[in-house]
Amino acid sequence: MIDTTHRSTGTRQRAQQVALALFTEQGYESTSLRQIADELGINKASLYHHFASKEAILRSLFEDRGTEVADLLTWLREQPRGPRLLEQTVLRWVDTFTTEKLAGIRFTTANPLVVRGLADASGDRVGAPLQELADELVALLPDGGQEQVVLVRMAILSVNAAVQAAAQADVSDAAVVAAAHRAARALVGEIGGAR
Amino acid sequence: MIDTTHRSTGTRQRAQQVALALFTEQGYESTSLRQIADELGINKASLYHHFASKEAILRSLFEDRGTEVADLLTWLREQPRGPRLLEQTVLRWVDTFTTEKLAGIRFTTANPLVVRGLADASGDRVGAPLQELADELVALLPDGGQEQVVLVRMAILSVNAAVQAAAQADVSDAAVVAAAHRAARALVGEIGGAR
DNA sequence: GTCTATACTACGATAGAC
DNA sequence: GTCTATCGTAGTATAGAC
Repeated sequence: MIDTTHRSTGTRQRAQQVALALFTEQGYESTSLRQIADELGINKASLYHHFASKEAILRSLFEDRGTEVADLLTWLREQPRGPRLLEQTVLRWVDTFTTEKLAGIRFTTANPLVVRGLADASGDRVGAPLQELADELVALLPDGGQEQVVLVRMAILSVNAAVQAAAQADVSDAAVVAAAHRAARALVGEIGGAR
Repeated sequence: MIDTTHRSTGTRQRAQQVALALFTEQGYESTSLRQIADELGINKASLYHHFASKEAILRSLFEDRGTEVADLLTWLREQPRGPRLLEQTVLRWVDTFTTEKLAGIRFTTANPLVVRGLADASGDRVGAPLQELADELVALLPDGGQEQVVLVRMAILSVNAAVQAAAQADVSDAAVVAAAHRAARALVGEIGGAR
């Protein structure tokens, strides 16, 4: 449980919020600790009381993630195979993303290389679980043509694509989420459909 | 015409190739001039004979782009309005991308913020033409709901999404292009289809 | 928990010889 | 056109007082 009684106690979390926002707007490499500290109203050196390094700030942003992917994987493996299982799983995944959870996606689409190269405290790539889900879904395909593989992965990444597509447009988060859902359905349909 | 008689004459172009590759793999900010120079087998300072700055290298990569977007815009504006015009235009755009032209897309998806903030020698954002195309296509929509706007933009960015989806998978460029085409068709269909 | 002060490094960039 | 040498800056990070 988080103690918010004393203002100073929340510095770590405020730093995470500020860092996430700046990393998303400007990029991880283009954001300096000085900038984060300034926005927090503290000294640059003080950040090191809360985080061991800049990368530690970054990694901390991935620490408290939910177990959605793992849960979905477990669910998927328990399901009987069937022609609708691919679509069901993809939509379950896409519908995980409510408007509040778009911040993480925005960070990822803004810093793809950073995320790709990032490992958590256990040394596991942070993108590994989603990769695993993708592989499992590809295995459901009747024929494993390369086009199909790409389409499956595109379907999974519909939310990312929607966020990116909306980046330059003035649309609500709700519209982004709704568009992502429809896109995922259309893409899954294309996989199953004629070619 | 490019003189390739003397080895040294090609240094500028070799530098562009090396820079494009490194920027794509590691990101623009994470790539130093020293690294580019090393890969070229020349001194860091020598790069400044060919380019005025690191950003000049970056901008040079966008200099010799074709006029595909502008041409497509011209074509679009000459067409009679019709229910198939949106689909036709999107597919014309997506089919612009052959396997050789994926390198630019890979760079863009790896460095979205860099591209977004980049202006050419005339001060125009390099992404402006595509933005214009998107706006024009959105104007074709019978109802301009925000979801539809996102879906149109997703359709245009199908190649980008396909490249990103394939980034971690072992698929051929041909499969990426083919998947992008099918995705674009599916997304356009979703726009026109029932909701 | 925050500060000042500082170390160390790497970067982009320039000057000038060859 | 490439080199050596160097400049100035900004970055991450650390030491130690308060």
